[in-house]
Amino acid sequence: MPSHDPKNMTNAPDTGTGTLGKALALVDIVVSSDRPLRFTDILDIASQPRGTLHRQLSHLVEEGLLSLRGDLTYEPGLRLLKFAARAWAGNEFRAIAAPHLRKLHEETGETVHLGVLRGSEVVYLDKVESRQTVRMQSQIGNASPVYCTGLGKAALSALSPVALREVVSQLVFRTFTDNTHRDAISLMSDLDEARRLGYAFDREEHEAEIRCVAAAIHAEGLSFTGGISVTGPAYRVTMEQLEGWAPSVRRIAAVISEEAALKLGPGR
Amino acid sequence: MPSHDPKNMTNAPDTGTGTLGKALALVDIVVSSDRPLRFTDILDIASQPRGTLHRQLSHLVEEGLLSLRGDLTYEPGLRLLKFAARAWAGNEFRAIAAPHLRKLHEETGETVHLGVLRGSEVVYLDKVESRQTVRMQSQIGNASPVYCTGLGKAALSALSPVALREVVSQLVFRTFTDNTHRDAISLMSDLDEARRLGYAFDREEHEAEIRCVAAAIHAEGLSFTGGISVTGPAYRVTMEQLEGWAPSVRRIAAVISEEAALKLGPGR
DNA sequence: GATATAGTTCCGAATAATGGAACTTTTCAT
DNA sequence: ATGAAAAGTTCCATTATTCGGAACTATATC
Repeated sequence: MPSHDPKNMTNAPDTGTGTLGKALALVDIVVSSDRPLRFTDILDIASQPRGTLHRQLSHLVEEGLLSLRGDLTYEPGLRLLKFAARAWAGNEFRAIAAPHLRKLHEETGETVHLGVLRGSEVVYLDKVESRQTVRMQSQIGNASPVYCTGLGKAALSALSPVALREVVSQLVFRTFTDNTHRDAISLMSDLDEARRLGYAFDREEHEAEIRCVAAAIHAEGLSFTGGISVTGPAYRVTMEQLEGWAPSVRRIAAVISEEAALKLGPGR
Repeated sequence: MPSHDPKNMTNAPDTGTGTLGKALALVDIVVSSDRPLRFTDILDIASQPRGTLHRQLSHLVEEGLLSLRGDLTYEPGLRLLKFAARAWAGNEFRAIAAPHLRKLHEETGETVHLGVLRGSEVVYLDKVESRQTVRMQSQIGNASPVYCTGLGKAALSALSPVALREVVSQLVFRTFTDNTHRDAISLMSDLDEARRLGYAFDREEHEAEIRCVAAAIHAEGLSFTGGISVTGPAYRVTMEQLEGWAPSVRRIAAVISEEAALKLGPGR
């Protein structure tokens, strides 16, 4: 049972809010699993009595959040897609940032991401890529850990000390590559660098052979923190190359910040 | 993946599976609205006492399904995106159909859709389009009425009489264009045609200047019904042209049906 | 500055969720 | 085939959560 973060609409995975929270925890389990889960599989993961679990799953299926296949495995329901499609299409922040992302892509030729902080994760909102083979890229909507992505570290570097402490205190450091930060101390020194420079790097920390440079999107009156990043494969993109792009990334992030703060009102 | 759901699956104010159903009805309201909704707006739409509504919304915000902006309007939460991204990426049916959709697109040059029936709506699962300007097209995940889309009518034509009656009895006919079906009788004659031919047309019934031809995806042991369609603007795509493509559409739908039935097991 | 409107909190009453146990179906070894 | 074990489903008295009216605070309007 993780703690309950007090503020911030972008919330961390909380095992909290009564009935709803428990139901969504189950959706999370099904959605996050790479293989199909049978009733008993879920029973093992979720600590719930059988009767209870069965009823909850039934409700979720009835509501279209999950779907029960003929082989008795559960899969994500179509209603999730419907929700998300409208959520994405109607997202003002994404719309504001889109043209700037394209500009940055034209300048660098590499993949450009837009993301925002949600608890201890970064959720990707948009992506511009050269080769458009996949249409709705799996990346959009995906959530990655903050501590090992350029975008995540850039965003963290823009947080207030209090908010940062809140997030960091909840981090569980999982090691993805040799370069993944293994503790808060190590992460903090990277954040210091990011604050000093105005941009952050991912030095193959999340995935081997993948590098990126990112800058935070953050402004007075903007009640969320996010960022943009330029990502490329190590064989094509050197650290020097990234450093060359960094000022542009920082500049464009600043432009988006300003525009977003303006258009998303004094609050948001 | 709509199983034999007893009733009421669309965005109508749900009879409600207890607490969860009521909560999701609120998500639906917020997600479906084109303009930002304030507390009072939602209060007018959802028939709930103020105290109740306020608590429910608070829970939804806490869980990340909704987000409360600074101007006190509610917007869809990021967690929805996270859910959907994985749901989409992991959808086997979509993956099976994808190469066939591309083939059909190469053959016709027009936009190809994949969708499935969910209650009285069609939910689009995938799309192949020539000009890829938008990345995660709003179309994917979108839900359209069954009675005025080619894909919807094709899917309906493949249903058993019992299942069809169930769906039709719930339809509310809204008029989008001069050609939109206004009642079940009119729709039924179209379905008869679709059953006879093995494909269905959308003769500018949902949107003016937009036509399409579609065929059902349906098979023994496949517990959902869907379809594929080729869509184009009226100025470029004549009815004759659509009729020319129809056999291909029907054939490819049959291939997908077979393959899906095989790979998605004996059950759904 | 007074009044109306919007948004938030509280708490006893009502209702829906809980979870143990019994029951049915499927799977697997013999 | 047969029986036993595992998986999945249903039931219902108990318990915890939600409900919703009313009181309260903040914000907009005149």
